[in-house]
Amino acid sequence: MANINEIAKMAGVSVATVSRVLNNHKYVSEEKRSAVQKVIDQMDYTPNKSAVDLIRRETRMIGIIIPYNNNQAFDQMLHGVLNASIERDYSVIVLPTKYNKAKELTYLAMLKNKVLDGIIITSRSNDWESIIPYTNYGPVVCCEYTDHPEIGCSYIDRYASYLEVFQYLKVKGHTRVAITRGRGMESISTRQTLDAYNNTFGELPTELHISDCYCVEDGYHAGQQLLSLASRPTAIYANGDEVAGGIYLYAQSMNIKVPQDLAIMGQENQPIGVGLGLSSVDHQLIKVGEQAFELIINKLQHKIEIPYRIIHRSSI
Amino acid sequence: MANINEIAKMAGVSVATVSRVLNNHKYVSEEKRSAVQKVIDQMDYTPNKSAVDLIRRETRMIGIIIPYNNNQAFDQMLHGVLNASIERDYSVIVLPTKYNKAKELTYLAMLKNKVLDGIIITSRSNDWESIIPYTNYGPVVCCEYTDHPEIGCSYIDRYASYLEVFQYLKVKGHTRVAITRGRGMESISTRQTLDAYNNTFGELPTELHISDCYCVEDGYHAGQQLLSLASRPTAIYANGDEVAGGIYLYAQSMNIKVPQDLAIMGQENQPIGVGLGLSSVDHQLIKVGEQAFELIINKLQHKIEIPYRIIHRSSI
DNA sequence: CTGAAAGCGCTAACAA
DNA sequence: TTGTTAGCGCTTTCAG
Repeated sequence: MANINEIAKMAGVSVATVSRVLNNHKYVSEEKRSAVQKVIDQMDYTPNKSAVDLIRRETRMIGIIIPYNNNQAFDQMLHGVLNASIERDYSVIVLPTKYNKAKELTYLAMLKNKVLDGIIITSRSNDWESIIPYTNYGPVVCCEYTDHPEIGCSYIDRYASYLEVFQYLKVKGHTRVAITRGRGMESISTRQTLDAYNNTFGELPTELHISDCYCVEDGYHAGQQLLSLASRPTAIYANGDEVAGGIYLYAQSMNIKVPQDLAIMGQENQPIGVGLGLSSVDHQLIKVGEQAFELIINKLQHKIEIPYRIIHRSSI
Repeated sequence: MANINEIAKMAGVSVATVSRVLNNHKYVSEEKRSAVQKVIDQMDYTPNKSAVDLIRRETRMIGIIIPYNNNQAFDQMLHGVLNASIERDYSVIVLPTKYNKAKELTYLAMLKNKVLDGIIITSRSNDWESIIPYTNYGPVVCCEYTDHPEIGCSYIDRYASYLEVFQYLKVKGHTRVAITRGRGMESISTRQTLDAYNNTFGELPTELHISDCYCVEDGYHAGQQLLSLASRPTAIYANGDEVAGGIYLYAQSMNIKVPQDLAIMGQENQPIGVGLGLSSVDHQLIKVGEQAFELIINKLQHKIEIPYRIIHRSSI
């Protein structure tokens, strides 16, 4: 590929002039401008982005840290930032961590490298103390609330959402309610779920708490486990609609009527939920992603709460 | 951020030596190596990637062109390439086109720019003549078959898959079968669907062909439309499980029994399909994505066919 | 084994 | 309005 020197030579001007027409500077005579443009066209020339980035010290690329790249929740946030990125002419690069701390830090280092102009964290495994230092090199926003002033947040009030669901269940007369969750106790949202549970029903019996639920199949097994209990739960709050769907399927197979014998509540308003008529709480994660993107490119550290909404269908 | 010069100065060596320890060259005395490493650590230094890329002429970043960033099929391919990228220490950047030709070309130009080491096209709107020239600047692989030798392909034999489904339907005694599709006639997969249809059932009556179906809701409307026909179809082959799910829901609401009164077949083996017991053909798009990634980074122009599989559940 | 120096391709003072 | 030139931060000959 030709470079700016050759173009300059061919057009009979200096590289500075070529650079000027490339960047639409004024103070270039129409005559030279068109001469340069002509050479650019005929040589099918495009400036080398690494060189431009090197000198400009920005890349117009932002990264999004995602633990798993096939999880309904993270996918929604990804879609949100992708949606927003198109409008603003930014590129987004996906950074999957599988909750590996070192990998997560490696990605954060891309801010130092000047590969990325900013990073959005949808979920983290490092603690804030390890993350904060990177804010010196570029904006980082998180899809979870934190009061660290260096971090912008586009988040949902999960505690409030969980609390509302549990209260609702209580009002409906449920006292023995089970929950499912994804990864271990270290997860912030699990912590919040438990707090909300406690404040509504008191201590959560361990047998009513199933971990490692991600897909329909996991939900099916969770249902099996829960509904085989001597003292069955009368309601289950699943950590996603797919899991909720699996639970529903198991109940169905056992001839357990939903919602009469078992109430089920899902999350994130996924297709399987509409298919099965599952009630759900939609945390509007797409909006969370869109908002996170706006914060990043405007280098804002605001704390923005995205409202959730409960979707009433027939499983509760 | 410090640069290589400062590190060299502080460590009392030349930049060349610093570069050598950075890149794990041999022929650096253990003494100098550790001196340099110490300074690197204490300064928390990271090389500037733009500068490295500029001189190395590679970025270890590959792009994936995707028309829509919330479509089950494209999402699966994206997940496939993401899966593969983690192992190989590459970054992937998502390039959403909304089938805008100019945008697509802009992305391809990122190969010329040296922003991307390669590009994977999951679906294109430009014709091959416009795309081929870019293969001069880096590998481009497509998730669709083409015999252009410049293009690597990781694809599924859609025609064969459609044909098998239609034949199966025919054997089951169906003669009036409808189909749904996404975007306009220009889509290659629509074309192949029609060919397969023709070779099985002959001309497809226009009233049995519904366009612009993407989600559950679209499917519901399609079902409504199709099942209101004076002469109803006895089977519907949907372009995705979500659409199939919508059709199922409508049939259910009308008390039309599946599969007795209406057979439904979906595609891509999505959660809603397992929830509703919908038969589906799984094109294994995740594998398509993984394979595409391998082709790209190995700069191969092979044509690799990924097998599909029909999943029998209870809707047919 | 180590360092000096020549770039990679581009932008932006600065001077003209 | 234009050209000269000094870098941006790094890698890699080429000598020693």
